[in-house]
Amino acid sequence: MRLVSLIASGESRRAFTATMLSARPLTAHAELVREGGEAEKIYVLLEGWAGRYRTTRDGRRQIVGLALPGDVANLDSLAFARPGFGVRMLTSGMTTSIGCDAARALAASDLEISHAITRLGLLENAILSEWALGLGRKSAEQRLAHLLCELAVRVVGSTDGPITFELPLTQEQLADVLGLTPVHVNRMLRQLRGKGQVETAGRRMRIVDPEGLRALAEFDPAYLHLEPACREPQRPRPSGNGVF
Amino acid sequence: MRLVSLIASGESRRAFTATMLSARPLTAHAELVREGGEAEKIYVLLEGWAGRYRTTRDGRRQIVGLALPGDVANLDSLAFARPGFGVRMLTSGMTTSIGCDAARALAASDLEISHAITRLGLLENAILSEWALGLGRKSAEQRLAHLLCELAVRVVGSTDGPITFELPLTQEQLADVLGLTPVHVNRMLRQLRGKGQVETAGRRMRIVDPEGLRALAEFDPAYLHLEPACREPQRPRPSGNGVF
DNA sequence: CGGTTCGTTGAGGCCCATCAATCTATGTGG
DNA sequence: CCACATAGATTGATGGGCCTCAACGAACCG
Repeated sequence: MRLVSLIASGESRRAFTATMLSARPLTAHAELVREGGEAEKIYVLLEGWAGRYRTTRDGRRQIVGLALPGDVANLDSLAFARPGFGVRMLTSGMTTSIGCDAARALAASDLEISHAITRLGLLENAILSEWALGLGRKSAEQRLAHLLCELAVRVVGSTDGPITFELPLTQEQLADVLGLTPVHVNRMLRQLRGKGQVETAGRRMRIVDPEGLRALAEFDPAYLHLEPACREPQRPRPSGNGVF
Repeated sequence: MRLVSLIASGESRRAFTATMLSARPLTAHAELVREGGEAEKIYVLLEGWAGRYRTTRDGRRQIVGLALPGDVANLDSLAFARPGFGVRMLTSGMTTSIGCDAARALAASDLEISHAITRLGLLENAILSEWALGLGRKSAEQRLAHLLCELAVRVVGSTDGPITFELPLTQEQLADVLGLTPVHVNRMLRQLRGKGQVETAGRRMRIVDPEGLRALAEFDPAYLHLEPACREPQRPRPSGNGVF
């Protein structure tokens, strides 16, 4: 999730970006955090997508979080030395990083950064809850449709009107997000194409019928908590004490 | 999760408990937060269990978080006016509450409380990630076994040796956690009983073969992040600046 | 005792996994 | 430039895990 964008004041943002280490290019499948291992840095994606995942003993993988450019890939490392899940690049890309100690020190000295981190953690929670609803209670087709809606919003900012956006995930990676097999993801994509709701061309995804897709998926973007100013009208940001 | 227990210093804890409102008894199924509604208080359970849930349009329910006595039921209300999911009692019980504004003010003035809240949010994240792994990639039997292990740890603190504990959830509520139907939960319970791994008597659950159950579920309590002192040996709490 | 909630069990069917094969890039070295 | 290897997309056949529908028993309670 966009950590930096949650830091409103320029001063806090400068303090944060000033502590970032140098950028590093990464190939697809590069491991940022080993599953069960430790991390002494948090990674901020500059380019490419990363995924937080857990695996079963027999190698089945479940992706439990997607990090897009601007997002923090392993926020949990701030609170736990061993976050318990792995983080790896899903595409090639570029990251910058911040030492956990440095980030903790920043949070301790800057209320606004501290609140941004808290809010971010709870936002990831909201997204994961939505995924859990899908994993537990929705059909494969609905889950796929829902993920496409979510990614459209996260990539281009809305689902109003037909949208084309870059979806760099393989069908296998989509399957690991949706709790399905790659084969079935393929069939569900075909089904959505057949209904005229999406079109695909290589890595480009086009949502032809956003209305229909949202209805099918029961997608309501409220859980992404965009534009907090709009959604919390009765609590306009108090500029002085900046509480959340 | 245990918010109060994460606040180490007596002073901060006193400040926190001092702002708690009076306790209120609640019947089973009482709604603490309406799904899609707002909440201006966060609820701390004193007795009984509560569940965070989301529902689909046709009424299928998925529970995305369990709150046991001592846990905060709707931490997310601190960051978002509309958390997006509902919270209701799964048993009868008792809660106390804290106004969100008061809690935010506390967090702004007390670093330790602020960090406890952040850590708590990330802990819920870790638990939900583990649930997502189960929902997406494990069998019904494994999921049930895993939940029983988790609850044993959360209720009595460990899974070493045979354990008996109070499990006040109906099979329907278990089904809503596990993404199954009540009928299938019943069959899986029977299956575990048949293997001699658990015994049930009314609301009491006895784990006869913890080792076998953990192996079946691939349960590793690390994700619950108990005893942070043990798990982060190289970062003993700095008493002065108390960073996380 | 009638009503309600919860647990239990059976029969049948569908959604999605599994296994397997083909096809299309894309890249790589000779 | 071609032979070959690899990754990913696509499609078919088959089976199983879990859902659905249905009924009944058990415990509790006003």
